[in-house]
Amino acid sequence: MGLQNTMKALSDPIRREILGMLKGGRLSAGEIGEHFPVSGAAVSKHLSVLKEADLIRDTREGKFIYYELNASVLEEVMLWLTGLKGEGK
Amino acid sequence: MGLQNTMKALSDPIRREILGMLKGGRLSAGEIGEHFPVSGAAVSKHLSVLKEADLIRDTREGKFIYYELNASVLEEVMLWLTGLKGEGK
DNA sequence: TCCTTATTTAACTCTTTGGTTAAATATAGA
DNA sequence: TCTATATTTAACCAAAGAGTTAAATAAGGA
Repeated sequence: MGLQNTMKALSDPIRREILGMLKGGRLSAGEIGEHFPVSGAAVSKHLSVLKEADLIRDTREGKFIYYELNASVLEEVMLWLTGLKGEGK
Repeated sequence: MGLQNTMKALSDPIRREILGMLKGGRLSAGEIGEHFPVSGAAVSKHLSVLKEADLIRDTREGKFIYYELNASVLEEVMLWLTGLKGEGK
């Protein structure tokens, strides 16, 4: 994956909000979709972008697919940011 | 400004690399442009996106325009990221 | 098996993005 | 003033993004 995938995934407000929602625990695709004024298909695509970036993981459970946050990937972003702020000039 | 502008600006690899270059001190548009295999016009547009997001500041000095990093804006991103990692569930 | 629900995938549209070249602007110097 | 240099802006183009609706897939239950 890498930083590029991560940053691209984080550049969309809906995707960032999805991550925020998942901070509170796992949610099904449907539960996530209810919070946004777009179609389920659109949300599904956002989820696949986040999954591609490994920012979320999914588990099928019967009829539902549950998504959960994988915050470990954010470490790389944090490192890049602190590198930019610190060790200045 | 806001997080959205910042994240959008950070989503492009050339723009991130420009910020990395500026970590070492101010550089003119031309000096920045030399490091990338794209036209000066393209670099100029990247610079204007970064400036729009207030991630860089510019100062004209004679024939040259110098750009410098404004890392303070990154604080908001850091906060958002730590919020996502910490205070979990 | 058939029907309903949950979710994704396909096909398509519209907008945004990142690049190009050419023209415009700003400044220094002969 | 004329010319050369530094940089941006304008006009354009192709590719990527994000949305839509409709069809496909997956699973549960009558």
